[in-house]
Amino acid sequence: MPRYNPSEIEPRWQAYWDKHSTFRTPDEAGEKKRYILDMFPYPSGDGLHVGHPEGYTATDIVARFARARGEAVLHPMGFDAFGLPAEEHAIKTGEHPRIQTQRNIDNFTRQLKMLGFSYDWERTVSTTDENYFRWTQWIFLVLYDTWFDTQQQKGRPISELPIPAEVEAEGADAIGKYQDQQRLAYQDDALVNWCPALGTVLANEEVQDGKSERGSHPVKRIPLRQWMLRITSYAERLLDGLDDVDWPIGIKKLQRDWIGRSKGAEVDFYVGHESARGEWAEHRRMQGFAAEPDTSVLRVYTTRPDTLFGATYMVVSPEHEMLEQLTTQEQGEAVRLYCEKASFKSDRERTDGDRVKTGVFTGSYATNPVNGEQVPIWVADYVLAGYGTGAIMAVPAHDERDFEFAKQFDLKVVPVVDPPEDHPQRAEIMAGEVCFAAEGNSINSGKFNGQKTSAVKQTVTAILSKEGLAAEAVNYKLRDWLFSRQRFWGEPFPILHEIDADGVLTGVKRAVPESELPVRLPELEDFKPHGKPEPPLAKADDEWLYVTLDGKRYRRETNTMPQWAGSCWYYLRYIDPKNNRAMIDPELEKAWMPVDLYVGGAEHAVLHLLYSRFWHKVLYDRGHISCPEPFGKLVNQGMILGEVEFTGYVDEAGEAVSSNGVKRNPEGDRVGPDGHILTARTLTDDQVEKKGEGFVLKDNPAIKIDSRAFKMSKSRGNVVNPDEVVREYGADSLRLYEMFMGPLEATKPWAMTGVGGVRNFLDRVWRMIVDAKDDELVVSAAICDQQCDTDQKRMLHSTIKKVTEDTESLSFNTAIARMMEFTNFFTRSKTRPKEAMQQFLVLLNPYAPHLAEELWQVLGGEESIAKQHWPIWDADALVESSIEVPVQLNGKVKAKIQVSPDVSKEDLLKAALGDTKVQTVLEGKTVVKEIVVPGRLVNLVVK
RNA sequence: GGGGCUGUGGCGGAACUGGCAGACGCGCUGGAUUUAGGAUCCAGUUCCUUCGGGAGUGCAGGUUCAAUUCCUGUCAGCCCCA
Repeated sequence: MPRYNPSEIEPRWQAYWDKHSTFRTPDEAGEKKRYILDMFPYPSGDGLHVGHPEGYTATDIVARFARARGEAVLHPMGFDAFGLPAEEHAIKTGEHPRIQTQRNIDNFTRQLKMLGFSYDWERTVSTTDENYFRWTQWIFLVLYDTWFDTQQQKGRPISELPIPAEVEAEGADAIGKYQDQQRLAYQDDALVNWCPALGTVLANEEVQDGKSERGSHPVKRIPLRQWMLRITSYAERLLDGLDDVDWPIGIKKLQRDWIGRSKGAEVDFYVGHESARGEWAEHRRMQGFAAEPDTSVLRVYTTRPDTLFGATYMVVSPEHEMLEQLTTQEQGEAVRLYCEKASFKSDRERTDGDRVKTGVFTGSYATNPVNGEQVPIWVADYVLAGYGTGAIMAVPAHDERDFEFAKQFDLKVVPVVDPPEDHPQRAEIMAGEVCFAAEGNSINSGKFNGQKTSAVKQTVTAILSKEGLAAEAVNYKLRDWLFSRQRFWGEPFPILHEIDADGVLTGVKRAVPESELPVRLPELEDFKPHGKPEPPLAKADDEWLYVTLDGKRYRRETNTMPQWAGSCWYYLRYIDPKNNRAMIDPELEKAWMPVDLYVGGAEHAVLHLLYSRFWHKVLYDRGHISCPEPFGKLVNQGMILGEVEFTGYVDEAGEAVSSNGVKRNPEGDRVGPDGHILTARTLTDDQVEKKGEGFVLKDNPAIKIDSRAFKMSKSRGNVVNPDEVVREYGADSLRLYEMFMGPLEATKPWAMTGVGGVRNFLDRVWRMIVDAKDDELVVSAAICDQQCDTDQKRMLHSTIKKVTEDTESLSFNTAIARMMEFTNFFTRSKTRPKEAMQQFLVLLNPYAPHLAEELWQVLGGEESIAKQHWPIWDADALVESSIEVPVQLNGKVKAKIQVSPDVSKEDLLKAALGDTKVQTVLEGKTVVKEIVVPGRLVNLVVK
């Protein structure tokens, strides 16, 4: 009995494709090219989960479809293989991360091949390959060699940076320092998460609520010399570029919000000696607003210069460089203690709206530039060092955070914005009892009283600018990118630090010469942290660590790059993966870029996609690539949840409790309406039934039951393993099911019975062509050489049309539904013209390639079905001899009539009115209006 | 708290530009066939119904000859950010 047996068919065809390099990328991209890309995975030890093949199947279908339509397709796959889990594994076991990483890559590759994806495996890359990270390091050197010309809005070689005369006069060292300050890759002191108990620096994702994820030890934020990338210089370009790409609007909005452009003003508050104030003001009037503030002023950034009259105090962040200067002796100890405490808090904890605001008075005062008033300067951790200037003018009457702080410490609240007259709390706002953050009319603002705040914004800034006290400014929420990690398993920086005869760093840096790349990782004895906030690479032996070049001694940079680095440019390397002379051949880049379809999870909406765009634009500016944006069209596949679960709750006595009263107490336990702790119980579907909106217990319909699907997780035990699905149902069934579940972008729950459903369909396809009763693998007797009859032809061509259009628009679920209808139709048909069957198999091939290949061969096809051309539908074949048109009365269907598809408006109405059913329902009524849509419907409005 | 997405049968979902709600699949019911079936084939399956019909796309309104689709409000769930 030749039954459909995927476990035999699938490996056989996978071997065939491998052997014949069926999916090798054509050498020439030619006229029509399509670059179809998946976000490459991190090869974890758990292997693929069913979420991965969702996007991969979608792109595979498009790739096979495009090839059949004669397009040149580039469809590669690789691995984002640097990362923390491998390093943690290494620390635990002593096994080199390289070994475990390779094992995981092998396993991922096996699984990907098992699913029949048509990747060009000759182009695979792994970010951990020396031949790959050599070029990651090379790109870093490009960043290091680039400064951003604000005028031209463009990155340019550091050699073209104009050097100010006074710097030039100071000599080579000064010039070097000046250049270092302008590079896109630069070093700066940044706060890192230092965990003394673990003796290591932690990544942000390893810190939860200020404690280390492992062991729950306190994490302190300490400044450490770090590599930073000047992504903020590209903020404007990164915003503009979004207009030119076909991405989901949600993702674009996330990126725009993340960049967070705001317009406002920088304002200087004088903090110098009162006696010197007049002189200072005069100086400012003459010289204008200084580009860099000196220590006589505290500079703030504000989006609301119109509220300057309401600035009743100022706040500097605990890390502000002027804090020491501003702190008086009496307040010294309190301020020091406060800053120490703040160093243990994450930015999030510090700015969380729910927490009580804290702060300490520094003891000093500043002068409000609009009215000369003395305002106290506080230090508080709700102000972050990284945003704006790290200091704010506080306007408690019109900013929620400032208001909370002012109430906490009893500071003055002066309302300067009169809300609209119909505002319900206007009186309280005017009394300074309630905060009002929106716009209105100015009050308590001297000569600006009565003007609209939106206008005051402009005028105040203009007037202060003339005085040299303020300047219009654009600010971004986006921060420069902290690019170094104190880790072993990452790309080493190709940077050398000069040391003097005593082995002390001179502060001079140089790039590792291009010819010396890659800088490999040193061989280490073990990977354990060594208790100092210094990277593990510092443990390397001297042979690695110290380098002599041109007679000078250097110490290697010991930080490594973050995991994002390798994923920033992998899409370029696929185009020319084996090039030893360049990152990519410019001709090939021109031929294949940009990526035409990029599919991946929405979790990368901001970081990965923003970082790659940034690198891409730098490489573009420096002339290494030809297109300004890397990813033309982006699609996010939705999450696949576990099977739907019914959950009921019981109290301590074992009594069932209705789910609508269940809440969580502060400890996180589920409690009932009376506060008793409840236990969750999973129920089977025959224990529950639908009632109204939700589900209830069958035995006791008063008890409501939760019904929902959860995210797959090991701890919940609802993870579906693709290996098992393939073993049980076959790869084609898995592929088909993932696509049939619903729209690609939707979140949807897994249901194993659904996999059985599509397997059923594939079985039917098998029996449509193969004689299942014969002992040999022979073609079914119904297969014939006849032409299709009219109905068969219509079915075939409408299927070609639907599948073509739906595949192009990524509506795979409806394309599959149509192929099911085709199969149902032809299974019932006594004759199955061979040509129709063959054309159908070409349509099915992108979706279920193994089965399509097998049946293609059964029907006598010569080479791989992948080489067949996509069928074209014949519009004439779609025309039906007569169609059914509904006749409505007041919008309700009352009858249906059969008419010719090209019937005129008049004839359609005539046919409707002539219908006996229509005549009966019209009896005794007057038709007041007739709506006739030819080919669609007739609607009669009656009284 | 802010932003976004989604609400359609027992379940997953379909419905072009506003034009027959429920395609397709699962599940369920009945029948045929079979030594047997978790195989196959056929028929049925939104709900209510006095079998004439009536109601129906989270809820309440609005626009329209006509609303799952557009507008206003509202509720619920999910995701992201804080």
